Amino acid sequence: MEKTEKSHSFRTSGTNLRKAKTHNHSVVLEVIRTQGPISRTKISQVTSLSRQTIQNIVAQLEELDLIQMTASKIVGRGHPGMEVSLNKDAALSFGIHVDRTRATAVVCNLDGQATWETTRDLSSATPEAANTAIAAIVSTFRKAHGDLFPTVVGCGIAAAGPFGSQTVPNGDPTSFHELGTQENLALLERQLGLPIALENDAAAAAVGEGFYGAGRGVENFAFLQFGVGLGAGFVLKGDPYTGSHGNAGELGHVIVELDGEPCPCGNSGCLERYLSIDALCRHLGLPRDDRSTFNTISELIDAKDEKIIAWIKNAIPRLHQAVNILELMLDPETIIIGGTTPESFLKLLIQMATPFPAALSKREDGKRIQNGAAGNFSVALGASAVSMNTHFAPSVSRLVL
Amino acid sequence: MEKTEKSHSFRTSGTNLRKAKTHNHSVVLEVIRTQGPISRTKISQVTSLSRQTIQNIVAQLEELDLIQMTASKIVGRGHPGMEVSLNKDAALSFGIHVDRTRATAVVCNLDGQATWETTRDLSSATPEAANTAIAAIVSTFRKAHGDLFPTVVGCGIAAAGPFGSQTVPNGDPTSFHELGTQENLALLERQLGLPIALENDAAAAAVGEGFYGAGRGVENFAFLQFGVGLGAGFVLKGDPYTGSHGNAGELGHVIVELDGEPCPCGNSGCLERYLSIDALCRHLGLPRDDRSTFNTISELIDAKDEKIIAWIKNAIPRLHQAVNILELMLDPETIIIGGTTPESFLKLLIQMATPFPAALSKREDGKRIQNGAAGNFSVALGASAVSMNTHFAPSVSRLVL
DNA sequence: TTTATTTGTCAATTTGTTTTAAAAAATAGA
DNA sequence: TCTATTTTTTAAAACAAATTGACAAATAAA
Repeated sequence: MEKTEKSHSFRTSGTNLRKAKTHNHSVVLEVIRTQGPISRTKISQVTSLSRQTIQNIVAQLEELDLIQMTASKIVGRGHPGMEVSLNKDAALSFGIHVDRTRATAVVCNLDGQATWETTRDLSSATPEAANTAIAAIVSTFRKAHGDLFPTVVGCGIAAAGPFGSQTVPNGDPTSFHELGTQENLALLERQLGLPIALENDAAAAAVGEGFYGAGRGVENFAFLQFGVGLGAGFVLKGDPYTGSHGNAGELGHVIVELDGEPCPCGNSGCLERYLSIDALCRHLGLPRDDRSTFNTISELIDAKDEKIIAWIKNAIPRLHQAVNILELMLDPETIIIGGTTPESFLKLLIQMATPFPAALSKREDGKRIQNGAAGNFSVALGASAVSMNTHFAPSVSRLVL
Repeated sequence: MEKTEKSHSFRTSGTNLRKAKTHNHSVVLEVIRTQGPISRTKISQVTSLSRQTIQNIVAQLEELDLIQMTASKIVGRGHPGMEVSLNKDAALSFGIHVDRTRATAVVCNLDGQATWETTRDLSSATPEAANTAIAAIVSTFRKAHGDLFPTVVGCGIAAAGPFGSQTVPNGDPTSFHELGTQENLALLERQLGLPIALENDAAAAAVGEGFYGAGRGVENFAFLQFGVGLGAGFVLKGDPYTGSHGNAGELGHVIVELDGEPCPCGNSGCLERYLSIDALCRHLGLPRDDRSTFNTISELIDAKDEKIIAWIKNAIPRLHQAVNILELMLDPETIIIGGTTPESFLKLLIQMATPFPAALSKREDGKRIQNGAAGNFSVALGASAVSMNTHFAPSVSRLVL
């Protein structure tokens, strides 16, 4: 038997025709998805593959019912071509956002349209309860839409990381550390009958914006996630980046004040102490884990409550710091801000924080700081995108490993 | 004529057999370079290419004189195989580090051994003077080693960025902005008769450590560069990462103090104000751009001078912040510290800053913070590595764009 | 009407990897 | 010493996907 000691680095693993083929198929699908409807000739130019090759690939994608051919509306000299467009409903995926109190789930198609959504309260803030809720959500959908279930390609789950055994569990009990163990994921896969992709919430939201939203076609961007804490997710060179242990983007624990407020993480002066929903709740004396808090904040914003305005004023320099760090470290094209908070809150925060201090790199107007396209569902939608991404999007790992 | 509107994103550009070939050749060479001497069977396992394919590729690399076959020393059952090893001197490249006062140059082989080195003072702190110095260095080497010149594959240049038109020139006149314009690079290429690769100093040093030094084989790491200012260079997923405008890693201008010391960049409280050779010089009342400063610092360190010790004590929390930011943002396997400073200084700084505050991810002992392998020449060596990297190392861009 | 231009299709070709097969060389065990 | 086993080496044929070139068809512009 051949030893298949798989290399895990791009730099040391070769490729072959088979892998090239799957890559090219992904690429063509990606171009159709993001730029379609589009003629085959145009695809050929964009991908730098020959017309004939595109012809073949498109034919095969049509065979799989992933795309459709339509008569071109473009007028011009020459043979009138057909255009190719994505068959948006060819695939569905679950996206489930799990936090301490509940699981928020969507079922999305290839265009990021949620065809189904639901929420379910967790019986307790434990991984077991999360497992139960996830399984219940999937089976509920299956019962209601048995006809659609076969087109579901996978299930993306997002929760507050970090996961994995390489990480030091911090004092904060927010993290669902055990959710991400190999055993638990394998168990869930068997139970659900679906491949599972797990990602931390900010990273998932970033993938979501990249796949469906404001980050579509953007090479490098950061997603700033206002969850309970403060996190960031990165898409670098078109690929999600999560670091060596999956903990990249833990912006909330960057120390911004040398002898600042103590943080449950053990350090003090963490950014999250000053800029997060958690910090706002402490300022307002609201319970952090209560769903009513969401509405309360929303109402206070609408009422232009003095206390909340004061907090925002105080938080602005911290937001500037966050943006400063992201821009200087990663030099992204854009920073997308979102989270599971009232949209009015983020909108006001960004508005009051504008103009942001001068940056080193010039960016297109309106492209420096953006509001996320997915709103409150950014994480759940992102989780679904993570799953879609692993199935359909071009990725270095599939080309080479 | 075919329109060759080249796609610039990995996600939208296809590949073919030809590109796969160049990738596989790079991969095999990379494996031999980093893991050689190595048997062909072993290469086959590592790269997940078939034995026969490795046979073919190795034969072609031998034809090009890039590698050599040697009798294997491995004993064991079975036919004794040959081992493949890198022909270290098959290629040379220039690495030139340009700062305000001088150009430091090395000529390196594929193993990072400097076969030649020189320095040359700049007549003035202008791009023109830099051009002149670079040209003089190359022609000096050519005159002295005409026989070796044909094996030179390129010239890497490193200077304090940012370069390019997309960037806002900041108040600091350290930057050689004009060096990186298209026109100037084209001019230099014609003048030198060599392909040029330009990179900012920290990024170059990072590439150097990744290609030759402490970052060999490490997937994700950051290089913390003590130049005049403070910069960071990143290698992510085995590839250099420099951001959308080439300004990633400008760690020195991260604002760490809300109403801190004003910085020439326009903001105030930049990390560089507290942690950099520039800051040290200000503390000691030494001239920043004078070469004698280097020796002075070295002597003060040896003498355990109180004033410098006091400065370091003060700077330690700032170094902790820098490491904290790098680790939280990128979750690298390791952080490599280096720069154009006396080695004793960095050594003492790291020593006094140890232990570093707890991190989120567990890292192998001794692999969390490392001293750079290239010492003072890290940037020049890095510049050479940048050139080598573009010629020989596997890269997504060559596989796909 | 003629010509230029673009798209779609077919068949043949190219190219690099993989598969298959067989020989050669060394060790371990009988 | 002989034999089975293991591993490397080499050669030839098979294979799979992209490319190339040629030509037909359709349309707009001249």
